[in-house]
Amino acid sequence: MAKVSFKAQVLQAREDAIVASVNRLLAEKGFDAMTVDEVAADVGIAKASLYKHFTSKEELAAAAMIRVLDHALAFIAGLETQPKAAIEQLKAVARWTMQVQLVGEMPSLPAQNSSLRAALTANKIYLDRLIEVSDKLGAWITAAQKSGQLNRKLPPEVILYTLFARACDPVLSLLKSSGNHSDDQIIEMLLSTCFDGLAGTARLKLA
Amino acid sequence: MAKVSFKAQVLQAREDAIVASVNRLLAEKGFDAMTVDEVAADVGIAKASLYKHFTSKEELAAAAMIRVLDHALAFIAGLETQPKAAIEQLKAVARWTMQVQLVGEMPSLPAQNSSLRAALTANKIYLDRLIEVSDKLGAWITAAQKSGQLNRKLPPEVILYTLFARACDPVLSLLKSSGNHSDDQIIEMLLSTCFDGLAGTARLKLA
DNA sequence: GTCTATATAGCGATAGAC
DNA sequence: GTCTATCGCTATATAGAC
Repeated sequence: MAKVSFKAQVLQAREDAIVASVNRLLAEKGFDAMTVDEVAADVGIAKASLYKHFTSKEELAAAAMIRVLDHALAFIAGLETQPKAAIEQLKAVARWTMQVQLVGEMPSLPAQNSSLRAALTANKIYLDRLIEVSDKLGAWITAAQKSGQLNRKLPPEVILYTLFARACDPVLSLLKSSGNHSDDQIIEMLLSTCFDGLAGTARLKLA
Repeated sequence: MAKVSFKAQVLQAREDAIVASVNRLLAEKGFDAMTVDEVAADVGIAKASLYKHFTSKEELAAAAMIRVLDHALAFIAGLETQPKAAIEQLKAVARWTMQVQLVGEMPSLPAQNSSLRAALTANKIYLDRLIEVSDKLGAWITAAQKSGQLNRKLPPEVILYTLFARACDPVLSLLKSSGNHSDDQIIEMLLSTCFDGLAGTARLKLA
């Protein structure tokens, strides 16, 4: 284990606190509505201090995305130690992303914001993580298609994009705010609509 | 037919042009990235003139949303003249919303923007239209559930929200920009994943 | 109602002292 | 590296002439 100075550890802890705040604020208000002043206030430091750690608002968002992808990779690594059918692994991942949404920790980025997109596509670490997640899921997707657990006629990229999209599906927050269902019910229903569709009757268990 | 002065017609035509521009810009850039200056430039009038027709940026967006809902109601009215199974009507509506997306005319509003949400929920015309669309779709949803064409175990509101969400599903623009599929292929695949799920094999016809 | 010009405010980013 | 104070820009909204 490499020697790390106490000072460096404190800095690292501060950066972690910053990214955690950014993560939560992104989930709560979205990138455009989140202000750097808010982040600084939430962390409890001056805004100028933020800019010593991160050079721009976009880089803050990128750090939060990397954090989420790292958590996803950790969850996936845990799944890989358990021998299950590929389809079950994919459902476990989908369920996990919905749980992250429900506890308010899934950052929501605008799909079209140009400055943010530029910063993300230029961020090597973010892209590496994103590709890593995509590769892990891609392997399960093709395996599940091979065994007929997923529709063979769908291009794998369609399935991959759909899983990513369901990780920030607005239906979840709509149902949550309607208040008619428990968190577990919401997740089971959305898993059902995702994998079995609105028409399907398979697998859905409701109380 | 009520008598309408020529002047009033010109004004109405100008307002229509404004709302059409707003609609397109909302679809292209989203609410936050769209500026009132852009709208004015796109329509070809001064920004101050815009504010004679609409009192705020939020009201501009509301007008665009009302326009889309009116188009949806017109499409639904056309469907109602054709005796088809409820599930086929719902699929026709879903297909239409995807086509609107593909031609760049589906406004994309941030789910969480507070000022915009306040303006929309205070806009009686918008709410009336939204409820009208929801009622029409709701009738088809319950009918399709009764006949077993839609999953009876799903609460109707879950199905309704899901259909609304698929009308602005980011998967569509992702697939479009990947360039690997024709517009018709994209629509058929997303209809398949929406109604039959990622696992289902029913109904999907690919070239 | 349409225009030009401007007021007003919020926010990202930085200067400079400590 | 942290702070206070401020810059500079952009965007919503308005004033006032015509």
